[in-house]
Amino acid sequence: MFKPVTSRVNFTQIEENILDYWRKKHIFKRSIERRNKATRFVLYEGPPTANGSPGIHHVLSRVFKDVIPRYKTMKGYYTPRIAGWDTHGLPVELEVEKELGFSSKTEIEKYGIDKFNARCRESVFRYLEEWNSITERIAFWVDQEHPYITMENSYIESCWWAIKQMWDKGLVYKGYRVTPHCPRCGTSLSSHEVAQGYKDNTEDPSVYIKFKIISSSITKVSNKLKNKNAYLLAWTTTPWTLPGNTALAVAPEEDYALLDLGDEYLIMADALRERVGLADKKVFERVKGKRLVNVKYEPLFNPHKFSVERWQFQKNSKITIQKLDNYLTFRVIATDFVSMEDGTGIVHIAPAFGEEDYEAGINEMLDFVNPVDLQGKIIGCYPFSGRFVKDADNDIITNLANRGLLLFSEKIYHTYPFCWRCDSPLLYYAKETWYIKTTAVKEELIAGNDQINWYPEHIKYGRFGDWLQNNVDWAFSRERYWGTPIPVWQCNKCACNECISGLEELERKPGFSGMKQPVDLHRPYVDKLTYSCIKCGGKMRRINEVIDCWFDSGAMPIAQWHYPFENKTLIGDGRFPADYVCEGVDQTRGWFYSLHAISTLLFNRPCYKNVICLELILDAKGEKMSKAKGNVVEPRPMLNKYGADALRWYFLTSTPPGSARRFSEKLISEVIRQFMLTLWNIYSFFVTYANIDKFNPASNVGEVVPSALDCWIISELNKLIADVDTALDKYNPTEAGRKIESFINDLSNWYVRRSRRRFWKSENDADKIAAYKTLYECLVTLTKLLAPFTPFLAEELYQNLVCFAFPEAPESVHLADFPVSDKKLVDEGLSADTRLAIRISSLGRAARSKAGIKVRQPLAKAIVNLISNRERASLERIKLQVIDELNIKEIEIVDDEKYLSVEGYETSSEGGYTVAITTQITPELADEGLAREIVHRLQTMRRSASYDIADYITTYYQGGNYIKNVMSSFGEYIKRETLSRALVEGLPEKSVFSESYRLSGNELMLAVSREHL
RNA sequence: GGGCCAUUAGCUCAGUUGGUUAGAGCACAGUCCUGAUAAGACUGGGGUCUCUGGUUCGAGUCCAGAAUGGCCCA
Repeated sequence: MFKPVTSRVNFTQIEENILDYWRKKHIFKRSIERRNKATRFVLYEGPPTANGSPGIHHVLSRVFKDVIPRYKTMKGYYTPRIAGWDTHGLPVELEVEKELGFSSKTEIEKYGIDKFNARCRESVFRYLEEWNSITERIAFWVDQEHPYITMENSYIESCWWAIKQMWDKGLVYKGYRVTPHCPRCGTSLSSHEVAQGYKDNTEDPSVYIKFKIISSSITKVSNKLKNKNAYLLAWTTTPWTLPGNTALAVAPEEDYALLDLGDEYLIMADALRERVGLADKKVFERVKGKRLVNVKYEPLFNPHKFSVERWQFQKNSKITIQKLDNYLTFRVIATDFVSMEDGTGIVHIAPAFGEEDYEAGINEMLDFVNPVDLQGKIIGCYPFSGRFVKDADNDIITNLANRGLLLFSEKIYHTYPFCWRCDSPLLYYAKETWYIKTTAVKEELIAGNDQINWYPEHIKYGRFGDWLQNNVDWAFSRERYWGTPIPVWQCNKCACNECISGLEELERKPGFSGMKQPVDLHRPYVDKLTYSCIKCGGKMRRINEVIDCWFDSGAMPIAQWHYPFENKTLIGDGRFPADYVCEGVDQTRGWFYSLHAISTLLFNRPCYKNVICLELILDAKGEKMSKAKGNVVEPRPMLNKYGADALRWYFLTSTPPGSARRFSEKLISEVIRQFMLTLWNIYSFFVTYANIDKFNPASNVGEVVPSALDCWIISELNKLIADVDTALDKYNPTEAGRKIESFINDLSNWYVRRSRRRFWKSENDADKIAAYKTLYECLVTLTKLLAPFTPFLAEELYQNLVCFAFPEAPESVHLADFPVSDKKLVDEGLSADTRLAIRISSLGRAARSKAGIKVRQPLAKAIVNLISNRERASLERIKLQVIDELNIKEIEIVDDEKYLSVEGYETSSEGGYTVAITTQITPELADEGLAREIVHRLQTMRRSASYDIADYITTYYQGGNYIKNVMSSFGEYIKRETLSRALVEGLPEKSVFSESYRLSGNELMLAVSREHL
């Protein structure tokens, strides 16, 4: 016997039980181990940080990560999956800083790097329990007992080795460059980190500043400029950079207008006068930009007057400090980046604060003035010194206005980068940073991308491809504490640098000292490891910086294996590259990039073959989820309410992974109703009747004659297997899931609906067995097809359907093989026939509905108009199904609509098909209809009386002659349908379950009583 | 300003290589069916397939341009 199944089902309870079962039987482990001789299928798990609790988007990505390896396992691959934890970096440090109430690096150093890092180490697993428990609960199968952890010494050592490989190729260098800098975190950020933090609609000042041309330069521009001050008009949205101004740039070939404003002259690009609102001012001359080159102007703020150093670029790009000059002037230069789209056509140049400005500084050997420290505070003795740059903007504007140097200022809203972790506005600073020269392998990066399959496809040459095309060197050093230390040692005497590839190499260095047990390769301990300089005998100390934590996660293909110190065969033995990775689309510039970059730099090949890129989850209104808005969906309550399978199915099928999805609870409950319960009910129907008939799928019951209906659903089933297999093979679980859904709908609403009577028959004939066998096969196959999608539901059905009957079968559906489609069983003709039957039935029901005649009332005839002879043949083959479904006595097929517009018929048509039904109800048909109505009432009464489906009853009735006649002429039919041993006229005295009805104008009392054995 | 994506019913989404009258589910109203069903069927309302051109015998589908929105980048 199968375990009895009720139609009332609690999926979350089932899931909890299944989890227990999996745990006890070690199913996950065994699902992997039983394939350990097979070809590997490798998933790289992008490591999250466990210092925050998992969100709904993590559940999304984990579901998509899970479905593919489960499928591959069933397809026969060996698929160990290793969890990972990202433990380093700014996100971690920031949390600890918050706890300690710190807001600057000096506080951290005062507190002690050792203590600070110890807290970081402790904090990264704060939510480990929650992560592990959610991971298990959603059935994301990944080895959580042996995860890779980026802060472990072995992991760090692999990263060192990787850096050293790049170093040896000359791809690691220190550059003095303008880099994005977070003033709060006090460190540079890489371009991909910056990419994470752009914010639209950032309010900034937009100011138009007048730079006074010194008198000796005025006549250079034009002889017509006389007796009045002349100014160059420049524009900026960062007033705080103005004290750093050391030049103005013009476009040499563009026209510049000399304007007479009455008491002064103003110079700006002719093309932009209207934009600036000076279109009405008199232009008394136009000159080319090149005429303005070398025109000298007064600094807005002479740095010497505010105790700020002035440096100057020299021929060798080095900068040297300059002497005091109280009559300092700057000059106009020509560049090719002056825009005629916005601004004034005269660009304010501050080499300390912009990449283009810095380049211009080198090319033109400009002065270099930086009045801002690394905390973003203005230094020197300006009236606004000591303030944070963004806060100083207004003071600077006011200062300039008071001095008559401000034409006007307004507000603009534009996109501006912020620190991706702490939200501070980023400042562009010229400073020393360590780079990995990724631009040296740009062509290789692009060529490697050709070999990667992206889903959705457009990412490949779109977002990711473009990113590679615009590749810039990776600024990978961070002036921070909790991260993989950069393995570069520098001599305190001769300043030579050396890169170390591992601990052993370090220990062998002459004069090595500072080692303490147990070894910790983090700061500050690693900073104490020193040795002697081989060149000058000086002391080699590690530089201060740590590595961008994106490097850590990008190095996981090797670092998780402590390659090459262990697992030397890694690259060739199937563990590299990954077959599959899956993360959010934001990772194109994050993890997807760092993986690809490191792999290309080290091995000149990509390290993943297939990627599913997930889009964002939005809230129900289509807005981005954010803690500030309070519209974040927590996964726990969803899991408790709907269960993991419903959530998984919803994520997998509702929206293609590459499209943004609005999270909708309503749709999850729809999944339960429409998909899970439908399947459950087919299952419970099967089990209920199979138990009554003692059907045992394992026993061979001789010859079985499948009906057309059986052949049809088996054909559909085999098509489904092929479709699901193909779709999953193409990394498209959404399509695969939707195909399954549609099959279940067909199975329920045509196969089971049309087969019900076959299961009720009391004799165990071949047709009944065929029905059981067929439905059983459908259900068992479905459990396997569904296993990667809804592992719990699949397991629950499998346990009951398979394990009871076949003790030798695998103990879990997840240890089973994926079904194989049998093409011989696919019958496209039969498929077409059945589609037609469904369509004709639907039209017939519509015609009945129009005529107001219920299906329970038999009718004499339906006339069907078809559009081809082929379909005529089709319908001939399956007309019994239609006759039964429509409760009619015969079908007539015609080939012209004119036969359908007959008196006494009701028609319905669609897409060229028309069905007409007779509306005449003869007395014989009326009798039969009444009999069916009585059966229906009795069935309902049985149910209300809570009789078991197989209980035999005695039926009592009382009514007029007409009723008596019907009861007697349809007696056998009524008895058979209602499992009545006898139909007794007259109501018994003792209490039984009774009801009175009025059917077609006849009074009728019915009563049922259960037969006690 | 540049790139990518999207735009089909109130909502969520399908719509194959261009081919009869553009679909499904949900929601709403009504009817029906049901001893598997918490389901289902039917009917109805609800669509200028974002817009404008073009190619074609024929365009939701192909091409060009525009609009709106989203993401990414300057």
